[in-house]
Amino acid sequence: MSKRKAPFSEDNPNHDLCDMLTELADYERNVSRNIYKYNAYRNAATALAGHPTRIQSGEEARKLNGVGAKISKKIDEFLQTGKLQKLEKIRDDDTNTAIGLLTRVSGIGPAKAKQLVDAGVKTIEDLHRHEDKLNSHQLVGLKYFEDFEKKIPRHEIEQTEEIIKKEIHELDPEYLITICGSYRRGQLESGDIDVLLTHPSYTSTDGNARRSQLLKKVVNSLVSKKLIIDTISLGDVKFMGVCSLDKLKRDVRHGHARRLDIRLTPHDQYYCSILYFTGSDLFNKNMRAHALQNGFTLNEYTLRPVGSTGIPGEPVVVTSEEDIFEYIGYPYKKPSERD
DNA sequence: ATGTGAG
DNA sequence: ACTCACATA
Repeated sequence: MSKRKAPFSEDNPNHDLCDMLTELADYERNVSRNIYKYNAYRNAATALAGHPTRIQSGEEARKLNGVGAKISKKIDEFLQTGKLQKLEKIRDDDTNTAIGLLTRVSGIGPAKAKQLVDAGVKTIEDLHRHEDKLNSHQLVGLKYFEDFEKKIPRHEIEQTEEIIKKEIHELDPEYLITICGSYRRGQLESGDIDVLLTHPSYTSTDGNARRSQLLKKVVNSLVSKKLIIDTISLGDVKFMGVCSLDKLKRDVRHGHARRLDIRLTPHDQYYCSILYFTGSDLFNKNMRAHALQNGFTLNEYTLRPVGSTGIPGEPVVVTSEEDIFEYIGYPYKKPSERD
């Protein structure tokens, strides 16, 4: 879900301007490889997205921070003509569109896409003819190119969850398992399946992820049950791969391949992780900002008090998501209220 | 070690 | 923003 993103809500009055700037940003990142221009366009788009009323001119936009002379000029052109010459040109150039396409394959980023296009590889069919130029992650991305762009219906994730929990608990009933992401927020469809895993024997102070093999055991069992059908990467604490219900459900014969992530987190950090991976991104950002104002720093792993010195202290003990809200004096929000 | 990519 | 996994050097 991270590559194709629509970061700005449809209901904002400057939606079209945000789209224009985001398209320019993507071009600077993927084609020009200029991360500074990329950031400049993104910052400007974010500023516009946060502006409550319709921008009437480049001059007005210039007052926002993140919008300087050059972007202000582009806004004027867009407002007056309904388009932007620079963007029209970019859209016409087939090198640019090819890079844009190849970048949609999981595992192919801007650098690889550029290299491929320079070698004359510009379409998905070209990729199939030149699989020798791809690493194992990229081959998986190519194999499931269409499927990975499809949303996953909530019902399918529910079925997957049931199978995952059953299999893992057969292995060891002490594993704790939570599917996070937009699924946990109650959305009717999601981009991938994000599983959080822990075990009482594995904490940040004792237990060792490498030695315990807690993650690998789980992955092995799901592979042998044919739920996991491909692996992108597998380390001590994070698995990235592909799952499908095809071989498991009689009523599913031509199901889609789905992106599945499983991460193993220490038992004492489980709830901070759940909070973090449930999102949304914006909610996390706001919650962290609130934590800071109340003298805490919150990350994926821990909640720590930060004294007048600015140096974070020892992590506080967290045994539920509610604990975290309580500590920082933030009214509890159910996952479904975190959009 | 460093770069790439994903999330 | 930051971390993990991987493929190179």
